[in-house]
Amino acid sequence: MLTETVALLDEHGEAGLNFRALAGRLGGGVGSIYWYVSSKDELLDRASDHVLADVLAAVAEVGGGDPVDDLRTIAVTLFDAIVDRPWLGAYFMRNTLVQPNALRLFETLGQQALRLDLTARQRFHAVSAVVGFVVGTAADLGQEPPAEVLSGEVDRDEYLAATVEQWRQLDAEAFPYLHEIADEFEAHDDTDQFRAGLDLLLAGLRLQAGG
Amino acid sequence: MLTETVALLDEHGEAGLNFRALAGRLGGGVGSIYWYVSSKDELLDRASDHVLADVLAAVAEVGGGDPVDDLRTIAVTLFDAIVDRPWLGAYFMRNTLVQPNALRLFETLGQQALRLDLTARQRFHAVSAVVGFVVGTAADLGQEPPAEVLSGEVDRDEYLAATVEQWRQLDAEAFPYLHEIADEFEAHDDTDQFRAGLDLLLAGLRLQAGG
DNA sequence: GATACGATAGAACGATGTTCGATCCGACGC
DNA sequence: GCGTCGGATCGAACATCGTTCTATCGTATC
Repeated sequence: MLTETVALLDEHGEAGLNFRALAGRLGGGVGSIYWYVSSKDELLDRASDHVLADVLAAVAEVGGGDPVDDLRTIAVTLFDAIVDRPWLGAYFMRNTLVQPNALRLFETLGQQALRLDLTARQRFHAVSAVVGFVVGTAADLGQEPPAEVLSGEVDRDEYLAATVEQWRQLDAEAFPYLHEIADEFEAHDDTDQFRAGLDLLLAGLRLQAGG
Repeated sequence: MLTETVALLDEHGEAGLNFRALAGRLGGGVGSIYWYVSSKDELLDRASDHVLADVLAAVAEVGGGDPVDDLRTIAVTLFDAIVDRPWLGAYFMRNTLVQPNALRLFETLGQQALRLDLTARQRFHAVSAVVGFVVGTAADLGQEPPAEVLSGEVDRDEYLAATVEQWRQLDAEAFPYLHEIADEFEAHDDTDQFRAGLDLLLAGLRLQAGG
């Protein structure tokens, strides 16, 4: 059931998941789903945790190298998982502290931080910061494209170009920053953008850990 | 209309905003709203941008001091605005690149970054990172508390204590990190947590800017 | 063969976003 | 004063969705 739920979410986005479509795909009745799950929220929680299991498996071997580098590896893996599943980002921010695999992921990140020379509070803040940054950036970058793009009317590049064009038409003196990054944005790569920010955060952490 | 929309969102959360309640509060009919707004999404976009205007006004005077400190000031202001309006976080990640006040906020942040010795790409990445971190952390920390807490059945502190208790019952050898931060988490303050992470990010940025 | 219980099915309900046609109201021309 | 037109308002009606409820099935157990 969770597999089919995830498939539906991947194919039609968060809005495409409803009980009737899911029941149809499972070849059963609508009411049957409630035997296994008490609400749609629980279904989404379970589906999220189901996907997190894959992330967890992917980072199972991490832990041997430099602690900060290992933190980066885990963060990148989590980022990749959320970026191509926009619905995961939204639901990762709910009940994160209770869902079993989310807890395990926190623990895995935390264990790298344990190898750094930090106070308990600094460690707590560091891990929270990494998770916050990953989830926030991934949810932002992975946001569902507007309907015109989704329906194939306009290309994604065209859409980006159109927004940038809008920036360029703003007053150059009042918006010097937007003008400067217009070119940058048009050619930007989401993953690069994420990694650059993550590296800033981790550089700050390395500094704090005195290494 | 936007004022009433924001009031409804503040009072009853995102789920409490519906067209019938809004129409009732405005003393009009349901259909009338569609004369001013073409969909609920647009209503939420407009309401978000409406609130962002206040944030923008609050940081209008920022810009005289140390660039990184000014970045921090703006980030903290934005964070505070999102934390006590959970719905704002969710909708800040949509259409951020088109809504006028969101653009102005990007510009304001970017103008501080313009005073740092960075390449255009580094600047773009830095501002994106700050926004991603602020929005992600604020949305995470400001998430709607579960129904039991909202209805007043259990205290917020009791709820936190219960989650921590759950952590403590995990195997201490398999979950050393969660055990270490249990005390930390029980007494933690959201704003401190955010600022500590932000300072890590900004420390990394300062390092990159060679200052 | 009767009973109990895990499991399934789908009709019905209430809430919500949205559409649609009817209606109101004030300005304007004559 | 009357008629007309377009901006603005209203609420009934529709489609969709999550959820509830009750009837029913299938199988293990006595």
